[in-house]
Amino acid sequence: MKGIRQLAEHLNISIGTVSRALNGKPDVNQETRRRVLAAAEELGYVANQSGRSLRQGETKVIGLMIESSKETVENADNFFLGVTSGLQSVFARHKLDLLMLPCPSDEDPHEYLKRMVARRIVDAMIISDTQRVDRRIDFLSRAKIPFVALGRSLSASNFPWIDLDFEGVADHAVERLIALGHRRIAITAPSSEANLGYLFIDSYRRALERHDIAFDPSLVIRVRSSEQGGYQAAHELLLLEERPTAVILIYELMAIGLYRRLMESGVMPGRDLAVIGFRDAPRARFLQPSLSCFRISLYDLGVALGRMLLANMPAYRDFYPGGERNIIWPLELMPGESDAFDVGAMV
Amino acid sequence: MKGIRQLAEHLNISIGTVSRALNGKPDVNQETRRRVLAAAEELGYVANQSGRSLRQGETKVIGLMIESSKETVENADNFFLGVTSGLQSVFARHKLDLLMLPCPSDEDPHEYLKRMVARRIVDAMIISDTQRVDRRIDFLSRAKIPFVALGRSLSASNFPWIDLDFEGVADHAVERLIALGHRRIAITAPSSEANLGYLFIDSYRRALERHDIAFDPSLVIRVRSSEQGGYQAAHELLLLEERPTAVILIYELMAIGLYRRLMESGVMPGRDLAVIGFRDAPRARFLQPSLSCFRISLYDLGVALGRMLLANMPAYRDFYPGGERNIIWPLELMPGESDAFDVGAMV
DNA sequence: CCTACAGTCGTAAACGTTTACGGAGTGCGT
DNA sequence: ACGCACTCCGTAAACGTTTACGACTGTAGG
Repeated sequence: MKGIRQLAEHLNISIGTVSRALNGKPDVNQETRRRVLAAAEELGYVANQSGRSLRQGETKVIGLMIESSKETVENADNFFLGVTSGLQSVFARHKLDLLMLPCPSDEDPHEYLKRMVARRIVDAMIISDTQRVDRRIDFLSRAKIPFVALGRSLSASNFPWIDLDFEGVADHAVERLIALGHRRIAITAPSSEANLGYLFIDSYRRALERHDIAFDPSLVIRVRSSEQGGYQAAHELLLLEERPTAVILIYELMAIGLYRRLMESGVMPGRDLAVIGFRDAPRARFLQPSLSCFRISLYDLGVALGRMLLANMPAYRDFYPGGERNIIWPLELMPGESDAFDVGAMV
Repeated sequence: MKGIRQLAEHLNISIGTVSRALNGKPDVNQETRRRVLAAAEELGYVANQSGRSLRQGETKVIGLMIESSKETVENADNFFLGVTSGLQSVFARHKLDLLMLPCPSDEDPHEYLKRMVARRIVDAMIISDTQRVDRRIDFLSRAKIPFVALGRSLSASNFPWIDLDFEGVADHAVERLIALGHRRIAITAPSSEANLGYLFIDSYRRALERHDIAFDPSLVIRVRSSEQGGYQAAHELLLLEERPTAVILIYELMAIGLYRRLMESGVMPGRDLAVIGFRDAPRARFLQPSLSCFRISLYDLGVALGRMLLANMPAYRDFYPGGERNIIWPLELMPGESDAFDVGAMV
């Protein structure tokens, strides 16, 4: 089966009618449409997307750009897959498909994006891992490609994005720990300066100062957000002259390494040191002791992302009226055993 | 910037020459080519992929189909991202790009694949998670779409695939445990009957019988390959009338749940029960006690996959002569603490 | 009988490329 | 002066669709 032309010949019908029949256009006879659909099914014909999108100027495909830096590969979890399922549930309603574009680690994400967009393989884009200044945002804005970003950026003032509520998490975590009697609370921060992790620290600092606890820079531990990073963080933590009684992790996977290093020194998490994590709970729950963790509903996040994107596409705008242009995504605390003790009884 | 036509007008050159200049064809003047490239850069022109691939019948894009079943999302790790980087390193040499096609969990993978292939958005396909009988394999073969599979299948006798060495791992694990004095060895198996996990069990059984140990079906624990599954496995294990002294996990993530459940009952992994895992080591190393685990080099696996695929594509065949059509991918044991004791001293 | 109209369908142009083909110009040897 | 080879470039067809337009029926209303 080559193309619509062969299908038309096989049916002794004009090519235009076949196209109309397949695309559900009104001006075609019931019987004719039936025959066309049957023949297409039988011969396994489906329209060539190149021809179609050349003519119509759209591809019905949405791209989700993900980056495969060493950091990302190390930390890989179900984040993108979870979001993906939410996205697809929205897109499916409009017969849109989702494609993941993994940017090679040795290529500039901006160049990669340009190449992919230029190919017109997607109608719109979801970018993730936005940096403090991110050229992709200006590029997409100028090129008038509909997009949403998963992550804030300072690059442009007004573009659609959803970001996790770093600040709320840090704030909530500090408040909780203080309520449990902690005064000396450590926190981990991303080692790279590029992204917006500093919001996490800022919020942590403000929460402390609200309770008249001085901010101590030595309690901010900059390590990679991985198991290794967690191990490293615990190591540095144990070296501090005045050891903190609690630590807030920016990524829950770090807990595995952290636990290990602590136990190597006979320090028991959840008894000698309170630990509280961030980003995802399922894995955390199976640690021993289980990790108190702020949890994201990945599916819902995907749904929100999808809606926000479609609200920015002329063809679908009407389906999603009045949505916000930016969302700070809330997280929910799942209490575990890792911080369930009163520090007052300790010292 | 609309198309090549505008670019040509802007330069007062014919559209054909512009195309030739951009594509590095020989019959174009040095100076002309320079001007064209400069103008293209300046005006930000890049060829529309729809038009191009319509004309040439190829897209320079390779698709990697991944499935987002509940199981996959739960177990998400760095497997695909790791493989991806290896793939891209091969593809980059030929200016090919990689696209990930996430099949929605509520859609039949076969239908999804057909739709994507029909769109001619990719030139070739890598499929994963192959089932015991997998219609995608017949479809791709018949449609003459170059492809490789990540995983064996019984569907067709002769198609290119790479699969992990289940059998070698089970064999090696049993041998190792027996050498340490274990006689009663449990093993986990995938709960779904669909894929080829039974090879794992078969090999386990053969290794046991080689040492005159009778195969005991009650030692084969069918649970999901997740943290939850690990928890469940430990639970069932503890209920056995005659408790095994070792257990082999088919997926290393299970260890987290398994450890937890064991510790809840005061059973210490690595002292009261030997544990040995499969698939990936980095995470396993940070458990406490660290998990003995068979490790995969994901990057190398990706490279091998990419090469095998290109060897099956006419345009690239010559670059990769004489490769094998099937590979059983070996895994390497990374010894940890979880099985580093002699059971002889125990009982 | 003429006209209007609804229901179908065929025709052909357009989308943006690449590329086979041939033509114009130049330089060279005879 | 002529033929020839070579370099460079323009023309136009082709890829597979979709869709605006008009043509052809048959029917109903005047």
